[in-house]
Amino acid sequence: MPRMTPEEQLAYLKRGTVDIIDEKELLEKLKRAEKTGKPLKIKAGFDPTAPDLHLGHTVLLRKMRHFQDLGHEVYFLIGDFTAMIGDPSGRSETRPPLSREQVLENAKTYEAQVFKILDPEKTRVVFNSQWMSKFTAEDFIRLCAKYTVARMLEREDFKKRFESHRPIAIHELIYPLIQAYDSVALEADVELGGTDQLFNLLVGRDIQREYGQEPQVVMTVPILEGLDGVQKMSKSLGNYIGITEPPQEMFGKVMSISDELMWRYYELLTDIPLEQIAKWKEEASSGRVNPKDLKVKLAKIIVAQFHSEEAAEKAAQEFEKVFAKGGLPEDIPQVEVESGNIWLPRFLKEHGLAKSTSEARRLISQGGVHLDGQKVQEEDITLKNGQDYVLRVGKKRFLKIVVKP
RNA sequence: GGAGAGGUUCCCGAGUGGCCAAAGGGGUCGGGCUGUAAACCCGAUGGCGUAGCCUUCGGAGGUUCGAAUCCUCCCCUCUCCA
Repeated sequence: MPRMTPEEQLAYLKRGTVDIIDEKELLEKLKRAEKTGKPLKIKAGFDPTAPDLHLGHTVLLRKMRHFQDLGHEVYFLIGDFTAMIGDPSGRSETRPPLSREQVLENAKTYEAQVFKILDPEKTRVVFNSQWMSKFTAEDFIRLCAKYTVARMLEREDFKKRFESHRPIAIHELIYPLIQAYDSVALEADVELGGTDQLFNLLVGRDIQREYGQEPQVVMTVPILEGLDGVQKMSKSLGNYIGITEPPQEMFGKVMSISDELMWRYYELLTDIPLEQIAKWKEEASSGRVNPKDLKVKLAKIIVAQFHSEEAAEKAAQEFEKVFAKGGLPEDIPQVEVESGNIWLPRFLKEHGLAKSTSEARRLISQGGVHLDGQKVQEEDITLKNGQDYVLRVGKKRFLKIVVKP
């Protein structure tokens, strides 16, 4: 990466962010780092309970990477201590405390995934239990004394819950304080997070000031919409693309997003210049370019990021074959069975093509089941000796049946 | 500590003795239209070899021919008062 002036660095970092508080402060910090040669400390926290990362997480990871590209130092903070509380953003769910072993194991899983994006050389993995477990009750009360309930209730989700008479456990109010103290412990220059973290990140500034430190700059990135295009991408909503998913899966999922969402993914998940994206958008809406082709391009870029160019190319071809031309995918799961009569509903259930026989029966009666391309109307079918069949359920579930001779 | 409101299926939410496997919406799934896009339209959505049976309305008992609905105890949440 060519050397950039602090101003250029700021512009580079600004892409795909929502808030920068405060931009001037960030510029000052960048200038200082330039002058002293001392890299900035960039902090971002992660929950040790959910080590399965998806594209939503990579928006943040990519931003961290951008800082690394500029020579700064990233602290990948695993909130093993805070996990005892569970971030109250969103729902209040009590989480079982994790054992030391589980935490370490999850951390390993993180590292394996995260370094597909981050530069391991410039990443420090830290656990907040390192300092928090030494925190005494006295320290804790001092920390609590530095903030007020009223200010805590300014946070959107607390406020909403408070006003709509839903429960807020006291320990949930503590969470932002601990997170803020992490910034003190690390002497963070910048903290990154999703927009849902804005409040927590800002508390960090206040608390750092209280402890006599220069307040961190807060940067937020958007919460990526999931495949449905409406709700945030999350594992529990099932609208996600996991970064360890096989190429074919990833490709298909990208292809299933709406055109509108495609632009957003381009902006947040690729380094394609914004001007180029705008140009494509214009070309697509004027009909000069088929949006599908641009979506294929996007899907390839994303697959290549986590696998390889070849894998991406192959996934594209496979996709074209199966869905555009109605062909068969390459790797169909296969079962061997005896010849004779089978009752299809149970068969579908046993091979994971339907959740229950009831569901299987529904699928059949609704015309969602095909045997060798023929719609299946009967629940009882006969499999002949030494013959192969291909069973298709819905659009994407396939099973090859090999009948034993 | 006192008084009151509430807990329903994946989610929200109706239902206050039988017509309830439980309205409506969301989600999801299947089909149609397409570019496996969105939007839209149609249908399905507890389980079970399924015109029948079994299990479900916070938990455990009870009343009744019959309970999501009535009674008792328990658990959980919220509101007001202290």
